[in-house]
Amino acid sequence: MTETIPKTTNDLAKDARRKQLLDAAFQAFGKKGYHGAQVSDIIQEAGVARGTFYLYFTSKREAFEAVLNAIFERVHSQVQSLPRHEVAKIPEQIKGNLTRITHLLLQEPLLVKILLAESIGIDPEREEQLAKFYKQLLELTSKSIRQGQEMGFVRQGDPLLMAIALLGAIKEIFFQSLLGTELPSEGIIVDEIYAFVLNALKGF
Amino acid sequence: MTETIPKTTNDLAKDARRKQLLDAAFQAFGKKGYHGAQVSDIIQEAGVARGTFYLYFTSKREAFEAVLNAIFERVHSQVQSLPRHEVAKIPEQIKGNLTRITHLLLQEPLLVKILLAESIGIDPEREEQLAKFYKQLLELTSKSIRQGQEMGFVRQGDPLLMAIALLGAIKEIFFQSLLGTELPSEGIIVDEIYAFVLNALKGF
Amino acid sequence: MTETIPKTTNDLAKDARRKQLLDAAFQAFGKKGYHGAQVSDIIQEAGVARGTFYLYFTSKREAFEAVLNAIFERVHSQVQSLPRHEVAKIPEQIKGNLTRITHLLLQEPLLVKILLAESIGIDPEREEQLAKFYKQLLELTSKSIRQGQEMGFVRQGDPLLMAIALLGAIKEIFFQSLLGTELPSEGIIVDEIYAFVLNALKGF
Amino acid sequence: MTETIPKTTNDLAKDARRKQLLDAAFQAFGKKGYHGAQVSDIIQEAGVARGTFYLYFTSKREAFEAVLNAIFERVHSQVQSLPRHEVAKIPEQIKGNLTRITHLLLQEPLLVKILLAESIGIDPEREEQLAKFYKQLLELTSKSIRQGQEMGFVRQGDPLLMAIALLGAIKEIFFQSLLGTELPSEGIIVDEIYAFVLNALKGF
DNA sequence: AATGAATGAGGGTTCATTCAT
DNA sequence: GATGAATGAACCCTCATTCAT
Repeated sequence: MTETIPKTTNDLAKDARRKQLLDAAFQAFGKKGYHGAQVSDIIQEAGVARGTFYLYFTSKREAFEAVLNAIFERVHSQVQSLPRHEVAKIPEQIKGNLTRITHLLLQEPLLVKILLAESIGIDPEREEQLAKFYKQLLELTSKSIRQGQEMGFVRQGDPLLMAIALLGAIKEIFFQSLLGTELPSEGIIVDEIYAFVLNALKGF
Repeated sequence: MTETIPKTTNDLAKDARRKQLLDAAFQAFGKKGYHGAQVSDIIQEAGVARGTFYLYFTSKREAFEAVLNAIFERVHSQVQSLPRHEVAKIPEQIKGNLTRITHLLLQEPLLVKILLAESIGIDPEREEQLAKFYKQLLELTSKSIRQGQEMGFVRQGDPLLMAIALLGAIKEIFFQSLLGTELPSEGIIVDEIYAFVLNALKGF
Repeated sequence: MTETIPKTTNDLAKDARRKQLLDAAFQAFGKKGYHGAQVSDIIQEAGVARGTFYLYFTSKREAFEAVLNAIFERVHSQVQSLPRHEVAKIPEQIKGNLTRITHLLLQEPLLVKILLAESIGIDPEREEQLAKFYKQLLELTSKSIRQGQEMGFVRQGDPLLMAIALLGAIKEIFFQSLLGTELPSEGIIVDEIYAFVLNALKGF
Repeated sequence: MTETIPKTTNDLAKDARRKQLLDAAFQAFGKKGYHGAQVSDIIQEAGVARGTFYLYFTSKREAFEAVLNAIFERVHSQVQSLPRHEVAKIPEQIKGNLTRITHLLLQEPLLVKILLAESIGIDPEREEQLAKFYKQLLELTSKSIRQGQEMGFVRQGDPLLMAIALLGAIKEIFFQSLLGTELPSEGIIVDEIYAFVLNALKGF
C-alpha cells in the first residue's frame, strides 16, 4: 500500500533534488565560470554530499551542459515566433519580444555571463551546441529579413550578415552591462534597440 | 666601447626569445583557451625548456596578460582616429578602418577567439583590462555619434547605446565566423558593415 | 539516536587516520629532516594516496607543525611539576623526571632529531613556537633555582643563566647520542646528570 | 715580463674572489639557513654572475661545507690549549678562552646559527664533519677532566658525560641568545659560565 | 538514495647546475 | 676568468571522480 506512493514521492523528490543541484550549478557557474567553479561549490550551494552530485550528473561537464540547456530553453520561451500573415502586428510583437528578452537578461546577469562568456572554450561539443543555438536564431531572423526585403520594407543586403549584426548589437548591450558599463533604464534600452533595428533595416 | 655591443646583442636576443615565447603563448591560448592551454604546450611550441618560460614570464597568467596586451595594441594600431574637421573624408576613413580591422580579424581567428571568448572569466584584473579597452572604444565612438547628432546627420538616441550596438554588430560577425558560420567574402562583409552603420545611424 | 553512533565511528576513524599520517610524518621528518622528507615519503609510509594527506593537513608545513606539537606534548607529559611544600621529596622527583625524560629521549632518536635539529630554520613561526617551549621550561627552572637560592641550598648567580646551562647540559647529551657518540648506559646517564645538576647548583 | 705578475695578481684576485664568495655564502646561509638560502642570494650578495659561483665551488653544498670549515677554524683559533704543567695558570687560561669564545659567539649570531642550527640535517657527510669537530672538543675536555680527577680537584664521574654537559651548558647560552632570550651582559655571562664549570666539576 | 573519505593523475612553479659566448 | 641565458628534474598541491558503507 505504502509502496506505490513512495515511488511517486521519490520521483518527485528526484526531480526536486535534480532541480536543486541544477540551480546550485547555475549559481556556481554563473559566479565563478566553468573552470573557476568546483564541484565543491555546487554541492555546498545545494547542501548535499559529494557523491549525490554524481547520482544526478555523470560529470561536472554534464552539469554545465544541463545548465546551458536550461538557459537556452528559458531564452527560447521568451521569444514568440512572429505571425506571418498579420503584418500589422509585427512591430508590436517585435517590441514584445525585445521587452521580454531584455527584462530577462538584465534581471539575470549570471545567465548572461554563462551564455556570453562561459559557453565557449569549454569543449568542441559545447561550442557546437552554442553554434546550433545561434544558427537557429540567425536562420529565423534572416528568413524574416528576406521576407521583409521581398515585401519591400527592408533594405537590400546580405540577410545573414544583417541578422548577425542585429544579434550582435543586442548581445553587446548585455555584455557591456556584464562588464559594468553604466546603462540607461530598461525602458530606454528597449526603445533604443527597437529604433536601432528599425533603422538598421529599413528600406527607404 | 665594446661593452655596448654585447649588451645590445643580448637585449635583442632576449627580445627575440620573448617574442618567440609570446607567439607560442598566443598560439596555445588561441587554440586551447586559457585553461586548456598548458605551459607545456607553450614551451613545446616555442621549443624551449620549462625553466626558460619562467625567465620571461612570472606565471602562466602573466603570459596570457602579455598576449592580451599585444592583441590590444595590434587592434589599436589598425584604427586611425577620424579627422574632426574634414567632414568630407570621414566616410572614406570609416571604411578604411573597417577594412583594416575586418582584414585583421578574419585573418587571425586565434586573435578573435582570445579577444572574444577567452578574455573573460580568467580573473577580475583581466576583466577590468578588457572593460577598459571597450570603454575607450565606446567613448570614442559615442563622442563621434554625439557630434554627428549635433551636426544633424545622425539620428537622435542614446549615443552610448548606439555605440554599443554598433560594436556588437561588428563583433558578432567575427564571433560567428569563429563558430564556423559560413560568411560571404571579405569585401561583402566590409560593405555590409558599412551600410549597416550608415543605416543604423543616419538621421534622415 | 542512531545518528550519534556513526558520527562517533567516523570521528574515530578520522582520528585513527590522522594519527596514522602523523606517525608517518614523524618517521619521515625524523629520518630525513623537514626539507629532505617529501610528502611522497609520508604517504608511502602511511600507505595512503596523495590526496588523502591533504585531507588531514593543509600542507607539508602544517604536518610538520603537528608533529612538533605532538612532540612537545609528549615531552611535557613526562615532566611533573615539583611539589612546593614537600622539600624532602624534591630530589626524588627530580630524579624521577630525569629518568623519564632520559628514557624517552634515548628511546626515540627521531624525536630528539626533530626537537634539536629540525625545529629551527623552517620558518619564523616555528622558531617562535620552539622559543616559547624553551621559555616555559626555563621560567619554571629558573623560578625553582631562585627559590633554592632563597632557601640557601642553591649557590648565588643569575638564575636564568643557570637554568639555561642546565638545560643545555642535558640537551647536549642527547644531541651527542644523535651524532653517534658512544654513551654509557641509561642508568649511568641519569645518575651523572643528577650529580651534575646537584653540583652545578649546590650552595655550599 | 708582464706575464709573471698577472699570475700572482690573478692568484691574489682568485683568493680575493673566493673570499668574497665565501663571505657572501656565510651571510646567506646565516640569514636564511642552508635550504632557505639560494645560490641566487649568494651571487647577489657577492655581486658576481651565476657561473662565477661554480668556478669557485662545485656546488651549493660545497660552499656550505667551506663556510662550515671557516667557522670551525675561526672557533678553534680562539681556543688556546691549556698548559699542562703550570697548574696555577689554568684558571686564568680557562677564563681567557671563555671570554674570547663568548665574545666571538655573541658578536656573530650568524656564526652561531650556522653552527648550532644549520649544520645538522643537511647530509650524512656534514653530520660526520660536525661529529668530528665535537669529538675533538670533547676528547680534549674529557682528558682534562680525567687529569683533574687524578689530581683530585675534579669530582668523580664519567669524564665524557661531564665534558658533554659542560659543552652543552655553554652552547645553550648562545642558542638561547639566538632564539631571542634576553641575556645579561657579556661579562656576567662569562663569569657565570666560569662559576658553572667550576662548581659542576669541583671535587670537594 | 545518500554519504564523504579516499583516490591519483595532472599541472604550475622552483632552483641548482651547465655551457656557449 | 666571467657571464647569464638555458636547462629540466623535482616537488607541492588541486580537484574531478569513485566506492564502500
